[in-house]
Amino acid sequence: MTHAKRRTTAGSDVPARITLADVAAYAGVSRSTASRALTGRGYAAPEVKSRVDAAAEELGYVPDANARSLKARRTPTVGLLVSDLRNPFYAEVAAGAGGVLRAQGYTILLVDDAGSELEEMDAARTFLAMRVAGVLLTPVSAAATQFIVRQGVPVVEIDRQYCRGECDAVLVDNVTAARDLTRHLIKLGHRRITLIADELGWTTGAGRAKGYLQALAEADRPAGDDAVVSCGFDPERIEKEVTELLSKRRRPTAVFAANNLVAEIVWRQATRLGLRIPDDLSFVAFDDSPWMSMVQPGITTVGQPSVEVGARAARQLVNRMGKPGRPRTIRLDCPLIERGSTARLGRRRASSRTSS
Amino acid sequence: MTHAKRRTTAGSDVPARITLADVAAYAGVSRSTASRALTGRGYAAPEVKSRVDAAAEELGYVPDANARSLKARRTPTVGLLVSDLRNPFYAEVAAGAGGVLRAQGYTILLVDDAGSELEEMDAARTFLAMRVAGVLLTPVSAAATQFIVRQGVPVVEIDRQYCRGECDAVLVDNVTAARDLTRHLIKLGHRRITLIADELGWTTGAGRAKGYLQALAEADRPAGDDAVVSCGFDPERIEKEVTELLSKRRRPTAVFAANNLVAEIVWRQATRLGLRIPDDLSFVAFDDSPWMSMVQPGITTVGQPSVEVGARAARQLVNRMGKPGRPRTIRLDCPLIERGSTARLGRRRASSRTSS
DNA sequence: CTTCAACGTGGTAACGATTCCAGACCGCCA
DNA sequence: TGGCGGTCTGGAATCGTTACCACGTTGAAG
Repeated sequence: MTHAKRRTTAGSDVPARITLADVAAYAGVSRSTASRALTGRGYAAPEVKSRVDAAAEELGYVPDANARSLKARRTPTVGLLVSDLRNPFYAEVAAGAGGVLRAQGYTILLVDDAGSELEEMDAARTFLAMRVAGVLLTPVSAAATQFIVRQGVPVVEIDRQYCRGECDAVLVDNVTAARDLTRHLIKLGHRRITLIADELGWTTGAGRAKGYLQALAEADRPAGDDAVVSCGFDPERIEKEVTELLSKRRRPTAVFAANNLVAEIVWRQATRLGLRIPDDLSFVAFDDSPWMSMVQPGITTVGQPSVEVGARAARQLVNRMGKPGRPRTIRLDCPLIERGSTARLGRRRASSRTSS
Repeated sequence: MTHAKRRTTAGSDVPARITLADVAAYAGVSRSTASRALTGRGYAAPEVKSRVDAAAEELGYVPDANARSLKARRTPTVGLLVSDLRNPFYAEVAAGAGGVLRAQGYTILLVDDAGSELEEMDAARTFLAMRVAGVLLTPVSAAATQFIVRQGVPVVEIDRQYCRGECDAVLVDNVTAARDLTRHLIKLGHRRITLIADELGWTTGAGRAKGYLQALAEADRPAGDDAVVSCGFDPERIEKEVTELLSKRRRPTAVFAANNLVAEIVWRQATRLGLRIPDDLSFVAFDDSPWMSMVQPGITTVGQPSVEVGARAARQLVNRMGKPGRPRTIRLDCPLIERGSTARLGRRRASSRTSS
């Protein structure tokens, strides 16, 4: 048995790979037959099939996905675009979506756009160029989503929503959760509560601010000057704003961090400034993180079902790729997790000091 | 100006996308010319070029990456395979690699194999099918790497090494770091130190165990029965083993957690069992995590330069894709970060209790 | 013995982009 | 005027795979 002659792409710097033609020649059949034998679509005599399979195995044949996709005009790939993989929230969303999609036989093209609209648009272009079957994204603007939807590719927005009515979305109920968290503080007697948000232009930030303001309004508490601070995503800037806020003579009695990044900085700065939680400052955060249940006292928070968000989005996308239809918005609840970082106002300075 | 007629793929369920032929027709030139105008390779009169560009823009043309890759027999894509995106270490490696690769114009095909050899092999096949230009992976076995290398695709192993001599690798110096950490405990007078590792078959676990044993040996401490516990990656199993270890009458005076997952469980269990750190138990961990600097006391640890590991691996891969050569192994140092979780043996039960 | 269906097989034309090649057209110089 | 080099363009082949179609071959039914 002689080996099929390998084309040597002289002059080219790309090493020749085994192709279907090689396998076919090796097995002594035509390309069509080899294709039918390997894919199982169409007739192929059992004896031939096993011979072709053996040839493929022996030669280490790996079908070219590019050629296949080109022919089929579709790919078993979906694009997944998140803002920051290092943030556990996005990592879990990705993991949740990945599990579902892998089980369905899809490959994931994952891009981290670092929260930049430019990169987001770039990723959208890449996805379209790859002819992905669908896209999941945590949008930073409406542009990318619209661009993709217009090309007829289904999109599911995750966590934030910019294109209501144009595509599906899987979100958490930011308004309700933020209202619950704020009510909790109000019930404990707090009046000066500051919300430190990232970006009020994002639908998450806006929703959380809305819930927060609703809770204040229904309790007849006016939202003062220092009610809401918006400080972006740059850690240094956040740190500066937080330090400033906590160093004020009339600082708030409670702080509401709108995401886990802000929360970590608030916590570190409060600790650094010697503020005791909850004695000197009550503290709540949106989005539970591992450390929030490890520090002493634990942080009162609403937990986002991040893995579930990713999984639901993936399932929704799979359905949508099957059959188009009216866009749906799915909203998941965030359970309130009460820990030790919140205390009744007035019990301040009551407990013993353990450190300066 | 009439729109170019769109092919309606009657019967097919794949919506027709704008193709180069459409753009060419719209601009009134041939496909060849349109291609030259858009890619900038070869002659194209300025007037023609701008007309073609305008046509592409107007029609929303997105070149088909599959067709392009098929023709070019190469893709501007690299495969990135990690074991668990939810683990901050891998997330940071991915982020580090992503930054470098994106800057170099590569697209990343990211797969999370959940630490399974089967999934790893599956991912390898996918990468080869996609004709990726190179692969970065945190290997779980030698099989996938060898399979890919044999097809002539460059691979860089990250964090663990199974194919020394066959491909590049970027690792951290596990042996030295683990030895440092163990020496630190020994210097504080500890004798019964247990290492809780994940998988001793993995090169990371093996290296850390080796460094740990070296430190014991050089101090003439015999490694007792309960010296090393290997407990896999299943959180429940780890929890069970840890609880058992910490509940023993003659439990170790110090515990060395070999990774951040184990560390978190050790910490939670120690706290649950009412063990005070460092009074009742000294505790060190491999791989710094955010919470380790937030809990009180902070955890003494060696920090892995995870982002840098990813970035270095990416750079090495880019070089290797440029020109083959002898495989290189790059080893990065892990700095020892001393915090409060380690104390001199004998000072036990000296401090006041703050909680039962 | 013909006819017909079912089974197997190979040829060929796509899929969309790129690239070589031949050739058209221009101006310029001898 | 003929030739020549430079600029620019379209035709055609190609990448690897699949799908359609047409053509054997076989066995059984009429």
